[in-house]
Amino acid sequence: MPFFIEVILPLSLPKPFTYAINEAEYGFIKKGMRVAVPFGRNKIYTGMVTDLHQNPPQLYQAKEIHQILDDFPIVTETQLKHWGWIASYYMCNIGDVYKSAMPSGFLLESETLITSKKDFDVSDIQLSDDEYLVYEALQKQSALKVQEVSAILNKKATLPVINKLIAKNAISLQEEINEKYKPKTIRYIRMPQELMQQDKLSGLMELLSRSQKQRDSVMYYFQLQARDKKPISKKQFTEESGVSSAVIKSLVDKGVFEEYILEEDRIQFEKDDNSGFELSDKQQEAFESVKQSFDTYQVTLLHGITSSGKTEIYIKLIEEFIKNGKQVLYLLPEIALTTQLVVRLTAYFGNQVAVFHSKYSNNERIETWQQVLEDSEKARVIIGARSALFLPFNDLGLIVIDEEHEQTFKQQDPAPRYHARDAAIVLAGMYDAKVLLGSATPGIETYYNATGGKYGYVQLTERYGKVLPPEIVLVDIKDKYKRKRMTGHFSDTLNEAIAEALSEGRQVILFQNRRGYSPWVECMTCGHVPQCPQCDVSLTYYKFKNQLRCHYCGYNIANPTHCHQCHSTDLSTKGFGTEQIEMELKGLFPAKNVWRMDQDTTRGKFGYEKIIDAFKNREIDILVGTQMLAKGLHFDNVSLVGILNADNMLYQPDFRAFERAYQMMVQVAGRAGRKDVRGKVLIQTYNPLHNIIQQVTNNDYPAMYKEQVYERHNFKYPPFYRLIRLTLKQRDYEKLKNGALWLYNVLSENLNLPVLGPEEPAISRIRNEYIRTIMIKLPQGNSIGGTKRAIVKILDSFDAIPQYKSIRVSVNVDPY
DNA sequence: AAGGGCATTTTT
DNA sequence: AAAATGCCCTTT
Repeated sequence: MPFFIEVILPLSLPKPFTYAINEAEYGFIKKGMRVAVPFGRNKIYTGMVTDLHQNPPQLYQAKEIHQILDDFPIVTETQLKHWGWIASYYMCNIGDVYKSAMPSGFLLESETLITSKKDFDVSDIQLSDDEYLVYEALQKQSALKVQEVSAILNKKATLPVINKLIAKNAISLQEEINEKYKPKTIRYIRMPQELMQQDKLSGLMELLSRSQKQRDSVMYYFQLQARDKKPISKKQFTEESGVSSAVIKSLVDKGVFEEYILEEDRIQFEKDDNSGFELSDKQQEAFESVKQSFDTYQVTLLHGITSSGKTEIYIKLIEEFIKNGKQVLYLLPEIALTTQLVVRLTAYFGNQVAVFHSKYSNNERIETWQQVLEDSEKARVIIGARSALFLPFNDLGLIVIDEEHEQTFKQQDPAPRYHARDAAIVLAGMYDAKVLLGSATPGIETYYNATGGKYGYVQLTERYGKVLPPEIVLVDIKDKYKRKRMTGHFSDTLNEAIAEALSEGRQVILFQNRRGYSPWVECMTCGHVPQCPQCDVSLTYYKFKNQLRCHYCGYNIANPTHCHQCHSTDLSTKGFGTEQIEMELKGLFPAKNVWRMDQDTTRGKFGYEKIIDAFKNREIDILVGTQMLAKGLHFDNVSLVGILNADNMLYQPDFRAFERAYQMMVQVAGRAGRKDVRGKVLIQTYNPLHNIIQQVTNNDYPAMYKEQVYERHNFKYPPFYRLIRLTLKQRDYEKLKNGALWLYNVLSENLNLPVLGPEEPAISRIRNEYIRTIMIKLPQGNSIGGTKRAIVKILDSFDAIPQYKSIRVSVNVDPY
């Protein structure tokens, strides 16, 4: 009787593959283990076992697996089920989910190594030039990679040459799997037990009599041993004793010391005993309400205004779940925010906190994965960005999703295009765990669910420590321009407010939602605007680098001295970005330290932290930045926040533009005024009477919600309709246009649902590929499963049309 | 006819 | 994802 397993491969493929195993393997392998399997001609991949059975495939001969990589499952069956849900809900391949759910360190890949055969004799057989080159290289080097062969031959087609050499018995191939995970080890020293006896000691000192340094280190070893009674690491010993490692080495050689190696956990946190705190009355009230709400609802929204102290409530709640032996997941929208939170949580929970996100090294991620899998004491609370959702929890009790409205929870590209908040709620359902969503400005859908009885709802309306909410002042810049009260992009009101805040020793944050110096350059003679040759966008001007850059593909050229169309030298920059604001500020406040925080200044692993730290340490007086500034950072000394131009947020071609503009302004405003001073927020706008601006000023979330939800209802948007967006890409404009129209027609004829498009998006070409989108709207309550199956079927038939199959279609469910 | 450059198909 | 295959083009 033959035995088989179903295996998912880390490739964008829609179904598992079947491999043959023997009876012993059948007894050993379990779902959730990794197996190394051959796939294609000579590659080996790390597959994931999802099923075991005895049904031989009908159409082909199943290959045998290469080897089993785990002794026990490293992925739980709940996870496999969750992956399946993501693949079907977000309409992507299961392989995509597998690839992004696992830390890459778990997904070993093979590398083909070419080695020469010993008994091969060149003089026997005639070799071609190419073959000889490979042979010659192998005389100098024991093994070659396929890439190296292609470099030696200076061409890509290595296989014919390699095959001929194999036929001539000159070389052989080996598939090597590289184990990527290496535990971190520490070297320790100790003295063998028998030397420690009193009677041996004098003999020992005798032996070392000629070396003062060696005697000293032995003495120091005894001191340390007596003091700490802990293992002594070599590093600690050399540092504290001041003895060089050469001395220790000679002692090891003499057998006085011996070295041994222990594995160490990479991440260690110190608990701070002074981290206890009491909840305020309002917080306590909210805390109790959340607990009560959990009795009825699986999901609860904690709607607390900025700086109302939501984190303290999370901490107390987490504490209760940990006490009951549960695991807790704490999701944050941005990796950069983890640092601040980790400090707070570790002070309270010590080593029970683990961190997980994609900027952590492979080794660190694998370590955390294993701790979660083992239900270790070191991983009771996991803090992480959206990928932490994929950890192998056993006994998950609570998921906290902070800043739940943030769009970074939704992965846009590549597949799987999942929303971490929604996927977390589904995951929690599988574990019967609770979910707490926290925000000062909840997403419209979340608030709809919370007020509609689907989620629990708890409010927190008072700032922690009774700090007053910031005073919001609107500045009408249309009027200011008319009266000539503007200096650059600064109104006199803003200018004075900055000067006042600085004179009081306070710090200032300025918000401008656009990077670069100015978003485009225009020729004043002919009106020509330099465009990216590969994308349908104008090039952004960077003054400091004297460059024009494309924000979509990175294309850049030196700033032109004359118009490429009419050769006029009268070029002018239009619009403004963070870089321009930074430069204007340096002119207005030359004695002050002005820094800029945006994508361009926060590159590199700690780029972001560096700026935040400098700002916290008050090395920066004025910080100019993009929306990065809006994300839940806590600063004590900021008394003024300025929004330079509120309008460009309001007029985006997106049904969510108003909601976002509201959220962004309220969040940025929340950075002002903490502890002892009432903060001030200045909003410069051309439309001070615009509803959103008014709602921000009055801090009136319900009014914003009411208006937006009305619009959403009227125009068939979430939460009343679900959206599925199809994006079509092709280098050939006509082909794309026809294909998109065909697809649109078939969809709207067959689905019996609103289908919009095919639309040319605002940016209709990126990296020389043209783009069209089609939007499908499904009413809430409509069978999504059935509709999705119908869409898949139509996409398959689209793919079967010869002239359209080269059009790449990607599907984005809930594209926001 | 051979070979280069590309798009398309196959992989269990 | 990567190798293999298929197809169209140029080169000789």
